[in-house]
Amino acid sequence: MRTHHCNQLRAADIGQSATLVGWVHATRDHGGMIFIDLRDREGITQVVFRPEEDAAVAEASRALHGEDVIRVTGVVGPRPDVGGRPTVNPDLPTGEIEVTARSLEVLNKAAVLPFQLDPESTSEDLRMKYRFLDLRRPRLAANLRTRHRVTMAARAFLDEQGFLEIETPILSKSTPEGARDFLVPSRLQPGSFYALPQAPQQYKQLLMVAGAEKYFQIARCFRDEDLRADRQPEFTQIDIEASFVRQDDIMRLVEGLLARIFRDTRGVTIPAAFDRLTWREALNRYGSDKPDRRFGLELADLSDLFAASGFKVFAGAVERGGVVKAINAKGLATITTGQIDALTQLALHHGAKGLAYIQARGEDPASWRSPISKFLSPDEIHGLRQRLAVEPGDLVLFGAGDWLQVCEVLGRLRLACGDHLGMLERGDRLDFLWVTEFPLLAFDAEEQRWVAVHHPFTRPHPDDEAALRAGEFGDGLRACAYDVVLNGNELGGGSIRIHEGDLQAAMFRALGLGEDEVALQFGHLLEAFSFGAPPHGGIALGLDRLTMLICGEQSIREVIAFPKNNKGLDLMTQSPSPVDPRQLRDLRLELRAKQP
RNA sequence: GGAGCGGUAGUUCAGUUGGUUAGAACGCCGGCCUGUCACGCCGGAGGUCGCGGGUUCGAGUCCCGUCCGCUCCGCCA
Repeated sequence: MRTHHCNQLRAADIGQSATLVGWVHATRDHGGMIFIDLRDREGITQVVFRPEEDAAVAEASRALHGEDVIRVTGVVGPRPDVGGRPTVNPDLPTGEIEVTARSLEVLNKAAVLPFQLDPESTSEDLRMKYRFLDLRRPRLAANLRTRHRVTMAARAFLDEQGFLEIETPILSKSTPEGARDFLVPSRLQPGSFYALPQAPQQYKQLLMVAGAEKYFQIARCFRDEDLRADRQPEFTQIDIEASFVRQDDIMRLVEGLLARIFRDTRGVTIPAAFDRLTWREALNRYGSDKPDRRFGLELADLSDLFAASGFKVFAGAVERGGVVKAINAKGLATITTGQIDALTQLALHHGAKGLAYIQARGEDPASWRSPISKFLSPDEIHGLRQRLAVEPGDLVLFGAGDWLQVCEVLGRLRLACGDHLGMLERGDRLDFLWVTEFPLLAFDAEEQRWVAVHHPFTRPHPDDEAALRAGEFGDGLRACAYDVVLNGNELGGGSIRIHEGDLQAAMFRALGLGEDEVALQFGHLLEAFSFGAPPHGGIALGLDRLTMLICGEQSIREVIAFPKNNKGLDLMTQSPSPVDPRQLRDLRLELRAKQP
């Protein structure tokens, strides 16, 4: 039996007998003595094989190769001084000792691995195909452990706060709003389908009606949409819902939850209360509903300055009710023409008609490199200097037009400039904030109808409730919805919900859902609300993204044991895959040839 | 659905204006080595340059198509 793990033995254990098990991490054959780094989940211990100790065992150790699984029994000894020089390895927690082997048992030989387990990145597809080997890398093993700690911290904290962990169905109901559903055909009800839940939204609200009062779940969610570095078709949320709460209560709860998680994983103390920005202010100042405030480069509104400008693009934008805004990317005047082109492409890509800029090379505007400065009056240049604190070496980028679009374009440019200035790599800086008062509705140009910005159960802002009931809706309506943001990443979002049937019905009307459709899709929810639904609200935090940020990773794949690639494939198990025709027959399904 | 980057030895990569037999490191195989810890030293094997077509006297290199991976946009209530 194993007596110790490979990160356990210390100088105090010298003289003891020890049996270790694990994988051969490295072999160093010196002709006489042989060193083996033995690795298990916890760490590495050096095992020494000496011919003078046991010639047969030493000889057997010569046949060991990387990743063989072995059991070794021996005596814990000190790392000796050899020729007056110490052989202690200060880089290894077990570096003061070594185990001199008296017996060796090979539990399983390992074939030569398809790639080496060194820190250098291996091609993604090989890593995914052999994920079980990839996970042997210390970094990934540490990530899984951190994820475990995040989950345990969340469970402990929420339990202490009186929340009950309650599971909700995975075989769930398809809903028309939101992301594309994964569908599961029903064998017992041919022609009908379950949907995998995009979130346990309705169930957790029904749990509130049921009187659970405080619910949470480490909930697997599914969305059949295209993947990204921070998006997988299945992902995990820390899902929370509580009754008789206001927005403040949820925010304080989440601040406490995140404090516990960061304490238990990174050992850091985060602010007890996060700053709060309204959605409008976040857009106005940072051009994003998830601003990264680790750097400045804030958006300035220059609409008044350019309302009567000789530069007609600016004056025209203001005249049409739009805005002129700008950011000052301090010190980026030396940017290359190619980089300006790239920023222009970025602006065009997000709907701008062009990118006006000034490379303020010197004090004198005559030295400025800009396609527009020649149109600007001395007053306008003076105003620019003052409002944006323009100094030699700065790069000013402009946006003009519709408010939201200008904000979003400049927000993208701001991030790109922050990246150029190396401001996005500050790993130790943690900037948490709340974004509140999201819009309730947004117009979907493709579907030509209003859609819920958050989801259709989101409560309107108290001041906007009457308008919704009256059917006077538009993009000016605000929601009791809030996002928690860390370093420009949305960690989670939630809302206070609608708990009255008539208000929920008004919401469905605003979304253009017919009475029949509402009855079919949401009848159970509306009926539930009629039997004494308490006021309630909640939030869902993205566990994968949160863990990714805590681990300092760039992709959530690095914190998920078995992720899918960016086409949604599991390269290890080759899923999804065709199924046996009998399975299809059971489901009364027929495959049709691909349409041309 | 769209855009960008990439695909060369088992792995990570280099490969010049198109030009002799496509290289390095690590890994693998063999040998040497009693204090290494990414041990070291000597030797060796290992390539359909993703795939298909084209241009050319000649293509890893240029062109077209295609497949795969990654990143981004759309999408993700």
